[in-house]
Amino acid sequence: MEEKKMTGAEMATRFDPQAIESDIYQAWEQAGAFTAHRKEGKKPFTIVMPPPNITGQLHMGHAMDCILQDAPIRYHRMKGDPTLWLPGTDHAAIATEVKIVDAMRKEGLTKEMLGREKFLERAWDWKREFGGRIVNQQRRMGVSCDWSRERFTMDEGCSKAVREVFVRLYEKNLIYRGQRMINWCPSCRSALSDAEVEYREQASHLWHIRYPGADGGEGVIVATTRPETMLGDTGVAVNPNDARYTDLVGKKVILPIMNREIPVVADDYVEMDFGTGAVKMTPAHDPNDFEVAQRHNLEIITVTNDDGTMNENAGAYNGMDPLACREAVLAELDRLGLLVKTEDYTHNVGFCYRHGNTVVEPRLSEQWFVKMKPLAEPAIAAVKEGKTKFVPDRFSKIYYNWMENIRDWCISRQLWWGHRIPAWYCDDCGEMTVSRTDPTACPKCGSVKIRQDEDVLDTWFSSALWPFSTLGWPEQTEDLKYFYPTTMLVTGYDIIFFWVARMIFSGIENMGETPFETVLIHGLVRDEKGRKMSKSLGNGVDPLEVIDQYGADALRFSLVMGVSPGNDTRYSRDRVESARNFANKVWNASRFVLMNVSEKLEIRPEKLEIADQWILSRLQEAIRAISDHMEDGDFGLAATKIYDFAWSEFCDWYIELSKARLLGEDGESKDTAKAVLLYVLEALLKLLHPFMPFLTEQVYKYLPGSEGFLMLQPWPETRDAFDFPEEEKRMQGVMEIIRSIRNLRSEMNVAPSRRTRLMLLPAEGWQDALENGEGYFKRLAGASEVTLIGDRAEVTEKTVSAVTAAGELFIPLGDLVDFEKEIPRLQKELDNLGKEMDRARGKLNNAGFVAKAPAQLVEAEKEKLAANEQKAAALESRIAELKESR
RNA sequence: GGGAGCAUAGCUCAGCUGGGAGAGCACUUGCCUUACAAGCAAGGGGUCACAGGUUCGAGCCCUGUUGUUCCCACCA
Repeated sequence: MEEKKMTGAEMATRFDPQAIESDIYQAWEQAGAFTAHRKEGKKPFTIVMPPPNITGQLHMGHAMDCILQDAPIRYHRMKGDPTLWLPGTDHAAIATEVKIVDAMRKEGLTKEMLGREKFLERAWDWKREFGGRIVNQQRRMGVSCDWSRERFTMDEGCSKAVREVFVRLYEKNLIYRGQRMINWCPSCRSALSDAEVEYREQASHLWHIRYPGADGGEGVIVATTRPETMLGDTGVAVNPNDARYTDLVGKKVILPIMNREIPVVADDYVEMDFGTGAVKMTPAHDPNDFEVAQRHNLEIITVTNDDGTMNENAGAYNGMDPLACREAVLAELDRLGLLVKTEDYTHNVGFCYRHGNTVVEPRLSEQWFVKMKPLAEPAIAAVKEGKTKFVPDRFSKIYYNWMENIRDWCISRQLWWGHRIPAWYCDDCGEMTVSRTDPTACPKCGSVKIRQDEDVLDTWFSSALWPFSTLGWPEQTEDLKYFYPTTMLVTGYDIIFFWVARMIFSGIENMGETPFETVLIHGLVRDEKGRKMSKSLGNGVDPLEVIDQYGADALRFSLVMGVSPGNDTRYSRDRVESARNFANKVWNASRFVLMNVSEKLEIRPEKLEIADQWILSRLQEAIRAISDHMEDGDFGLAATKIYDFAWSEFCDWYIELSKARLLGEDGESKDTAKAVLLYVLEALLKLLHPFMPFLTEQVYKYLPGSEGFLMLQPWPETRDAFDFPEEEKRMQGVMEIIRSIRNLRSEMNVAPSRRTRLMLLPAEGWQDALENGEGYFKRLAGASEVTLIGDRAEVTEKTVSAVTAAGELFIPLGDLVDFEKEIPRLQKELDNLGKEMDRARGKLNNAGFVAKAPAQLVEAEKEKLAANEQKAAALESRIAELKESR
């Protein structure tokens, strides 16, 4: 920041993000600009960053996450709030382990070959490499998070928190171990939680199979979508009210192939009108069958191995792949004449969310679970009471729906990468010990032959603690006391169940308070065709490549502008280009200002001209609107507002209006314009900073009078002295005249280089404004000289004309003027005006409207009507005169 | 089976507590007007899915219909 300030003339004609981004980021970081500072007595603004998985690299969803957090963080920092954005990464147990195992396979290695310890070393190497890569990618996006507080879900502190929570919940009987039906992924060779299973529709068949009676009778026909599981069947169930089967209940049928006698039981679970009304029971491989088996004491036979292949209980099919087994079983049944029917059937099949092609099978298994009901109830209440608010609100319904129907959470995973379950088993007495510290001997029998549970915890168990584990819990640190509960959580709707819900109940359970006030939910970034970006489709867009090409500011802006909260958005190159163009526009506007303004000038209110008052007044409005939108989390609206203000008002109008004065002779007017240009530009840079931090920071360095970082400057405030509602209207009148002239010239094909005289007949009360506007008409509307007239009769030449609220205008265009065209043109104007007046009269004649509409609105309607009547009268006279003179 | 979102200009989408339909891109016309051609000016283009209802007034609120996307549940 010590460098000499660059002048506008020295600035490049195009904004070059590559040239500045890394320097600026480094400067911020080195200066400690991101570091949060506690200020007792002041309410902090805190966000904990959803920790990206260390599985690979960032995608567009992360870029979205980043900007939607960085924008409010930068806004609040500028507002002067003690602001903390806490970053970190997630070990992502399954996802990472899958990646590492894949990488190892290429070297011909397996986990078993390495052993647990060596494998974990490798995993930590992976963490260092990819974790580092990810945070550097985040830096490229310009995130202003406090790297000094960066955390990792498996670092010492977070691990301690995990252990503490596990033990606490165990001691409260909210964590238990037991044989339950779980989702088993044969590729992970691990259990999964319900949330980790994705269901997809699959075209398949419903096979009808006869199970002959043990007494030699016909037996029963069952229908199934998974014939291979019949090898583990231990019964057949029918509905107790099903007359077709009353005789069979209590008897036995013969399970084909296995030739096992199995009972027929009656249970309400069976629907009479589906399939054959008789259901084969495979208690070890179907959750419903398991429940029926419990009620009727059916045997439980597991027929698959951990890897999904058939096991020794499958008899001749031992070792077979399940699909091959299915074919073989069907062939055998067919041969036996027991396959009575094959129907086409579409049903949902569960797949592993990490191995998209692996079918998850329900399986009976010994696992660890969190008892959810007692945790869910206060978590539901907290949201109902508004302690945590979902934005948009509709996502709270999704949350309730899930929480209200929640089942116990299976938290053990048969993996190595993760937090190992702190339970030990004694080989001598069988005692299980769950402990905060590693035991060296069995507390019950004193034996040293104890071994720790092999399993690790679901990765979401640790992320559930993120809002407080990262702040130091279970220690009562100063950070924890000051920053918890956090202010806002920003994340996609796809992890409400996985993460948000679990953070809420974990926060309540362990901290006694919900972890954040607001959950800001955003949508997914899809590809240009609206498809989800995915590896398999190969349609992912790498945010880093976009940054390389267009700059971080452009990417950031393109992800917020025109996006509404909670809705999905499509990535589109057009949008990024348009954002890049906007960045360039702001760069060039700044360049223009800096070419003309080389010192800091104070605005002298008594010297302000109408154009100054107009832009200052518009700025006031922009500050109000943008600040409100930032507060509400409506970043899309905030971005649109700043875009429009900067481009359509400041650049298109004020800068253009200022040129006449900057080039003119009037020194005071010139200085006032300079002061206003600088003032508005500086405010503009600040308003834009949360979205385009690099560009704005860079330009700020050049501003006369600037000191330090823009990111640490105060957010713009409105000033009562700068509201000019009346002057705004005046200026708009002048602008309307300019637009009318341009319109006329364009319509008449007047060459832009051709300058024409302009005669103005001011409407009542507009004399001064039009007199003062002379320079603007010359500069912006091609006028060579401007004459104010007092009566239409003063127009003696052939002119084209238009009527505006501020007055009538006449342009002598000599031969270009054709009355035969001019009259219908004006007539058309008049007709449009007539329609407009009819509409207004209709409203004003409506008693209901006048009585019930806000008085302000009625008044505005009356004013418009009066102005239009005036315009119409002028048009009518003009037309009449033209008709007469031809 | 339950729930939610979406349906607005050729395309992609905004549209705050109901008060005269917007942007970007694309298109037409004319401009290198010395901040910017990544630009400037002017212009064309919409029964706001459909049908009812509430209201003085509906793109916005209510009901229903159609289409579409997604989430949850999982009758084998």
